[in-house]
Amino acid sequence: MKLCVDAILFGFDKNDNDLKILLIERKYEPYIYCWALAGGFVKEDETLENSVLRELKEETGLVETPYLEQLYTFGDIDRDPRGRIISVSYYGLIKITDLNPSTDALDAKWFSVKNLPKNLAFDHKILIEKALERLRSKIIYQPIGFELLDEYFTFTTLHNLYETILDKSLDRRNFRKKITNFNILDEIDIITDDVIIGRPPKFFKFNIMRYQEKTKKGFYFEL
Amino acid sequence: MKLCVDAILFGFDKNDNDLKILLIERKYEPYIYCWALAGGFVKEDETLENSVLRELKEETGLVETPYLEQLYTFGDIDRDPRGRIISVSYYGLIKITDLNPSTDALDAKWFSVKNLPKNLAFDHKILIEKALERLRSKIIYQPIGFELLDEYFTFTTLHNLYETILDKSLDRRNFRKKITNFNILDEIDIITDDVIIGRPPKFFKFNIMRYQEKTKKGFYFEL
DNA sequence: TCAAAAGTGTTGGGGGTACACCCATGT
DNA sequence: ACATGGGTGTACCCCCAACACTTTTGA
Repeated sequence: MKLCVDAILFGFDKNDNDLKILLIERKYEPYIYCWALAGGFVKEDETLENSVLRELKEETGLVETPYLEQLYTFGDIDRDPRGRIISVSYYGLIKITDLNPSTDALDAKWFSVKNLPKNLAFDHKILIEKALERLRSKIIYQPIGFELLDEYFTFTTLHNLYETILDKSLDRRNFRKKITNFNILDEIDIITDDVIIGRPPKFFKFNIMRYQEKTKKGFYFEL
Repeated sequence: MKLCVDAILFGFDKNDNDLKILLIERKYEPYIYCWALAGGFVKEDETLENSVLRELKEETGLVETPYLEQLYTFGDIDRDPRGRIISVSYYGLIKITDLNPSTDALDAKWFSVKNLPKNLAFDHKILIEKALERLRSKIIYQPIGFELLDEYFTFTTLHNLYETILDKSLDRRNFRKKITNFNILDEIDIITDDVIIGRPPKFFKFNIMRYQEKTKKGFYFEL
């Protein structure tokens, strides 16, 4: 019996409003040339979380430490043809610009969750679905969406992020009102490289400290 | 590296409005004579869930299959003095009358969550806290509370259950109104052995079929 | 008739939803 | 001046919270 970890890493492309996950093309059997999640066997002297972080960095070239949360442990008997392998899965959120696999010349690639490859290795399709489900339910009551955005972002980007992940439209004014009332964003004056068409947007930054303070006092984020 | 499963089994005593969990007194080192969760090593040819069920039945004499849900996987390096042991934890809900350890002459015992023994084995205190947290958040948006009650129950019992688990008082009339409006309970005419003081209560039964039908049509249980 | 628990309705306020027009900028 | 996206306010309705008295039974 062996223990491995697998990571479902999410990124959000604000340009085409696309939620993506990172997959790696396998170079060995089993499932050679299929696409798999980053992951691998847990070492004797590392925690599960450290194991995921190590694998992510080794296999994807990631430098930053992503937001990471344990998802579920998959233990079906036949999930891996090599024998009994239990997988502790984690999902992670990063700013998609933190990782550009094509430049790093690794066999990793971002895939839109709406257009995943057919040849997914192992039971990774199931892990991905479970991660998506968790992400969808969690962004409603915890402000983890910001983990997917640049430090500075516009309301439109945030709005698009939520609409994309929840896969439904949200009234722009009410969304803005609700988030504004939470009082966890700071307006920031910056100049941006982005091409602006129309009225220039204001930029905001998530104030984690303030959020935590409010949370201590009984504040609940809830979309 | 070894893999084990641990079960946090909940029961609700409607007579003294007490949420309890089942613990087993250890007969061997390590943590001899300390109280531990039911659990043990996973066999090569059984799923994680089957492993939990087997251990529960072996160690507690439980016959019925409880509501069971994976909780979290604990993998800290030093959590077990015998070496690297990863634990996949599950929490379960049963009707407390389904299991009477004192009669079965096992070393298992129900403990009030408000009065747990000081000498808990391993990191089981943490597992219990995590299970409690999960239970508290889950009964709000899924009708799992019924798993802890007899098939037929009164509104007062249900109300007490929620107040006990959430550890706060809920307006009796509003609670009743809300649950009644969900239309997932059927009123049942039964005679009860319970000692009745005051006006006799009506009894109800959770209609799982109806709940599932409604859920399919977009109904959300939410307390 | 008293004690004990079960059962029931109304009102007010806050928050959510629905909805349309003006603003700032670049071309 | 026009195209493009950004920014804003109001009205209504529903749901939730707060709240107290009546009913049924056994002793």
